[in-house]
Amino acid sequence: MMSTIERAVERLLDDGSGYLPRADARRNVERLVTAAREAAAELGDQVTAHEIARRAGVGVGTFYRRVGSLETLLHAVLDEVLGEITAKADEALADDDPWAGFTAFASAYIRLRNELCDINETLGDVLGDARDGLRDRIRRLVRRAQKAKVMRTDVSWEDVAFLLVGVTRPDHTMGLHAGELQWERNLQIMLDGLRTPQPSRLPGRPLRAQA
Amino acid sequence: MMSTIERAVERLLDDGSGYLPRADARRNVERLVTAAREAAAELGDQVTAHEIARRAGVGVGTFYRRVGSLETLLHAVLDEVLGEITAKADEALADDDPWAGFTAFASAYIRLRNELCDINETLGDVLGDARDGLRDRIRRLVRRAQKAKVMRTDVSWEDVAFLLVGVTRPDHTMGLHAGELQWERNLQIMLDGLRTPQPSRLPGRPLRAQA
DNA sequence: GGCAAACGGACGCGACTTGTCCATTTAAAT
DNA sequence: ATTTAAATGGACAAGTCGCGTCCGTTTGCC
Repeated sequence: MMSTIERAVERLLDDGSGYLPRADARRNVERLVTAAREAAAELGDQVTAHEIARRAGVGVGTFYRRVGSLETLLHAVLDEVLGEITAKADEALADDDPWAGFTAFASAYIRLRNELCDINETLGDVLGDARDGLRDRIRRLVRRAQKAKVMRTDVSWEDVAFLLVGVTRPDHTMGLHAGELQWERNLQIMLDGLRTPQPSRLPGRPLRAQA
Repeated sequence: MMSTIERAVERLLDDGSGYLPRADARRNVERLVTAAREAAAELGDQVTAHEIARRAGVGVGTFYRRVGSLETLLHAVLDEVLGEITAKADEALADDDPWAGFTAFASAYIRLRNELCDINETLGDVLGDARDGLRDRIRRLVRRAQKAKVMRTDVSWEDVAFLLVGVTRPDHTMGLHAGELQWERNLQIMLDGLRTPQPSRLPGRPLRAQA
């Protein structure tokens, strides 16, 4: 969507040494990265090379010539998104209001993480560096909010980490179909449980059965 | 585990009309149902007929002779668990304390639903009757808690339904490994967000990195 | 002991996935 | 415009996996 695909594209094109790629080659790598991201968000660990190629509008031959393997491509995408999440965390830390910063991060984190579905689990914890950076930022966000007495102090930053990954984006259950912002209501309620003072106003309006 | 497998077993054995099954046949159906439940909990929609047969300690031939198809078996299991959940809801409604009842149900619901992973999604919403019964009970639990002024009133029972399915049981994230009761802490925080008065004490103790 | 019921697992089949190869197309340099 | 090497696409080969059947063997039951 609004992603900075460039880094991932650049890295994937750099595999040889020094030769400048032809225009269509570059274009196709971009398409592949974008398609991979969408497909991963939609299909999770069920993504296949052919499916990504199909969505990108290129042949499988091009897929393998350009990105080498499915794993390489997913790895690049994962790294990319992790970078975006980290950037969001930095924005959050720059916010003067500790609580506002934290909630903004929580929202962005859930959105982006959900976009990756479970391909990170599939790939294992390969990205030690980026992960540690993110961990550190979450720790700082939590500590800051707790010092400002806007977050309950009987939770650790690890608790918060699990809390965030525990919030998923269900789209239907028991025959009910969730609206786009249902997950934001869920998140808000969870945040209220994390907050020190009183509950806040929920986004949207209560879902009523039978849309 | 502590399940009442009997109903499911009975139904699966009843496919013919009237003839009493041999002892080993009955025993194998029981094993298959139990194995199916465990396997479904562990593998989600990745369960295969062969895997269930393997866990049950029977041959695939027996699997198909006894339960007809994978779908039939999963259907029976799903129905079974749904029955257990409904029973828990009834227990909850019988509790004099509306909040205690609700939280007990929430806990049981998450545990059982997680046991089914996503096979219910896979099978679609085939079990209209049982589902409606459960919906009704959740509605009553929510209304009761709200009337007693122990649950915030800006949420609908549908919101609560989504909230409950939204709480998953993550076992690891960012290199952290969750303990057995991490999900209970998550649930408690969420419940605090749903509760009217003040936050309650969290179960267990805050997770600290590196177990 | 006898017999029908039940069992197990090898096997055939079809659906997928990965990755390669080569005839054809295309960007770009002259 | 011509040339040419890079780039493309999709059929294809090879391998994996899950489903469900079939049949020789075992086993519960009378």
